[in-house]
Amino acid sequence: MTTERFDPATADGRWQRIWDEQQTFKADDASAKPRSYVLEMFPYPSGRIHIGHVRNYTMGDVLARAKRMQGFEVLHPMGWDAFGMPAENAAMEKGVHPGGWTRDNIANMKAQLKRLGFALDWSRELATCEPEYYGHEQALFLDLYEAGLVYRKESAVNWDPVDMTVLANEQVIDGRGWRSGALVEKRKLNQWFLKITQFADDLLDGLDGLETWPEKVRTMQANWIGKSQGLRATFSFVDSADGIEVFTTRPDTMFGASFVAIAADHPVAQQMAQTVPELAEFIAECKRGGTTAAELETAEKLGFNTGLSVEHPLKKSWHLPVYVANFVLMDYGTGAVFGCPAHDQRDLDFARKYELPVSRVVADGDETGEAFDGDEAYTAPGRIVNSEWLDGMTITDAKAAVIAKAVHDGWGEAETQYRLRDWGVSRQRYWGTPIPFIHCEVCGVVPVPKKDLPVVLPEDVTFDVPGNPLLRHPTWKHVGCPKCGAPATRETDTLDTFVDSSWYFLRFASQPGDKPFDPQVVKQWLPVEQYIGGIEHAILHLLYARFWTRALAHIGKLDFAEPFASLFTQGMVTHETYSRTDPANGQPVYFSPAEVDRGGESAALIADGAPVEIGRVIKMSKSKKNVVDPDDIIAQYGADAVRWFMLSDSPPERDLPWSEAGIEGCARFVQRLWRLFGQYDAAATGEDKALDRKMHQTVHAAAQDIASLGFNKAVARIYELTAVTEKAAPSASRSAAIRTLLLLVAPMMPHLAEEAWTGIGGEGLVSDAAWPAVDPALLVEDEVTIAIQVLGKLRDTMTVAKGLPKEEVEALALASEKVQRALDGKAVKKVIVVPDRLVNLVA
RNA sequence: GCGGACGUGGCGGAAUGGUAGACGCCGGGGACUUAAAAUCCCCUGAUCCUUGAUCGUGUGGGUUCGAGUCCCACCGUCCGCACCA
Repeated sequence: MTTERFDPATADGRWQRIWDEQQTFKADDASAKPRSYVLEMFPYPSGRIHIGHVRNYTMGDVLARAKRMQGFEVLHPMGWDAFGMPAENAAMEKGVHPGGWTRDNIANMKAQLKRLGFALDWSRELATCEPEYYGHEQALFLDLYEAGLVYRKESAVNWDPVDMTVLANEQVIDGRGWRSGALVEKRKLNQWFLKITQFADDLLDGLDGLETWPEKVRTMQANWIGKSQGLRATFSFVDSADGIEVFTTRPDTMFGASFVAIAADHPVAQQMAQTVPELAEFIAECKRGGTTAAELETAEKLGFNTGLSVEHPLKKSWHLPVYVANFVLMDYGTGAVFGCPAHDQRDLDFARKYELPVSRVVADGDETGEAFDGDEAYTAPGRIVNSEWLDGMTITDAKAAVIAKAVHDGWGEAETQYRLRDWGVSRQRYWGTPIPFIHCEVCGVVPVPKKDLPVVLPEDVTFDVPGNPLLRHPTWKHVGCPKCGAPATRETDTLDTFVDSSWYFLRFASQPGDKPFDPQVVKQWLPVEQYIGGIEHAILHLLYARFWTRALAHIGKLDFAEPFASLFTQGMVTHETYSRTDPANGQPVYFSPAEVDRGGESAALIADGAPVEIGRVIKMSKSKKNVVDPDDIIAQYGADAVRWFMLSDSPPERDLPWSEAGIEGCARFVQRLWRLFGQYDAAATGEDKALDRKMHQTVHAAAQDIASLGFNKAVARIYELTAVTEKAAPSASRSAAIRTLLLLVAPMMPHLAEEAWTGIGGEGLVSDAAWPAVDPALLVEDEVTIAIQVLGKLRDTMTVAKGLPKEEVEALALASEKVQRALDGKAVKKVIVVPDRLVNLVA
């Protein structure tokens, strides 16, 4: 080896070109090797890769490269989630076309990704905004329509007045649009829906099998599906055949009922409001109430007594008043509840305000009286009391008994409710997949015949006024009806972009021209062995993708239900902030890392040399200026140092604080390895048993660490082996250790590894080399250090042969001077020996 | 309110119930150099009466020969959901 320093500026690009030319990372559908599909969530082409992408893709890349070396045929693709509103916003703000803007961004970001040397199969690259992709999506949408999983209905939708579009429930956060932050309005529109609720139970049950998914994500999805089992019961109006249906999960508490409450939107309330102005006013007031978490927390329970009465189903002579209440939701259950104040906090608040009866029907043993004091509802387990024939039962038994009674007497039945709603996918937006339907005055809504797909999004549109440009395009929407030929119009809504990302992992695995995917080929790759992405997709994307996979299985296009066998959600990249307080207004003024000279314990502004305040380590954001640009750091330190930093120190699921000192340490280590690799001597002879052991132990442990994504631990082990190897005297063992170290770091620092691989005379590319083999015999030491404790406190250690018999260990321990001093003449009563680990003398 | 995760040096963090603090960063000292950079070596939890000892993993209890790890109670931080009946 000749060069003194490894030069990323020249080496990185050289190896990236070679990998490209040789198509090193192209996945072979016909391979006989075992398969591994490693996937990171594809990015939205916003224009620039950010450091979070770098971390995400580096993790996947290390896994993919290691898997390749370990003999797997690896599919590791990349593409673009390319439809969406930022493109339209850019069009409106800058007068560019969304398509041009998006495609330029893709080109830029692809170049950025290439500079990081990711082992991606670019031959499978796809962008969801191209007809070659979304045309197949339209076909799948029509398939689901034929299977009855797509329907259209008029419904109140969440309307975002700023983005001028409909939002799914999942996209409304605290009553505001997830992207615009605008207060969401309710509007009635004809909308397309996907029947995700048909799979609610299956999606919930499937979570149990996803053992390698983060517990948190599984819990969030389960909560989102929100299954609850209970009773749907009719409370009949006094002197009328009609009644109010309520849903409850606590039928056991029915004898504690003291009122029935209905939602402001409930038909009974709506009807009555037409003749009772006071009620109409009350309903209007309910709708004015805020919906943010804070507002709900403090909102007072308000009710309007309708004067109506209903019969208690378990005791017809018992009449309950009917209120319209602001805390009852129309879109959950039946929009009506019975109030049991003693055992539900909301009902109790309500009852105290309107002075309704509160009687205890569940007791924990001590208090069994009917009277109920205080303002805290009792919701814990207990026995039923004051409930006639239910008295003495457990809650569970009483629930079953009441449901049985309801079924027998015909006033109710067991019911399961879900929080999950069907997925509204219509968007009044231009930059999305056209929904392949045609509206004919004669034939109604007619699907576009598959032979006419794709329905291509026209590119000659303008954005000078808000709203959907497809609506005002002069020709696009005018077509003949596929059924009768009469003049008709196209559907101008486009699909929610979450549809695009609900099946892209299938298209990566198989991309024939004439259909969305070939099930046989897909089957060879799927499910994805390891999926990696941000926790922000815990509900939306991951639930929708699970649903689409099930829906496609339901119509016979797939034979598996779960797309992602294993999921990993990585932490964010964070950075400390630099600021000064503006004396004019007391507000902080932030400075970017590039403007600051960071010393060991302080930081100063480069411009004036005066100190700046070092703030907390927080998520990178433009407003706090604590961002670093991937291109800048790659240019400064090289791709390998950046990749190494992404893997070091922090466990991958936690946040990673970016620091100048840290990346410099990584860059130093790259050079340190380079020097060590330069010392490789193929002709060296002699054995170094201790180094051999360390090497095999490191290979073994590092492989496990990488497989479990414990990159920080693998990195620590590599540092250790490096240090030991550096200190070792020249020998065949040392040369082997150097070669092994090179292979171990190859997935993490691929450019350095390729360059050094050539230097040590390696054959071909190190990317194609085999992972070093482990000799199990060398994983165990022949000498061990044993801890000697007296009464559980460490007093001495000794190095003995592995497997030394108990008695000898004990004798050696007693011979220790330090041990004798600690014993201080006391007799040893008991000796605990853990073989090869420790001995504890109990005096 | 419900659910989840987490509390270990100055910092990021290691540690199948068995030697707490691996590894990295920061910091200190030294070597090399005319000098700097680079590199290499040593030290680096706290305290003290410093051949050594005592204390130490959020707090208080418990189980155990032995607890960062297990159990109970509390405190704190972060995240998700939320008038879901």
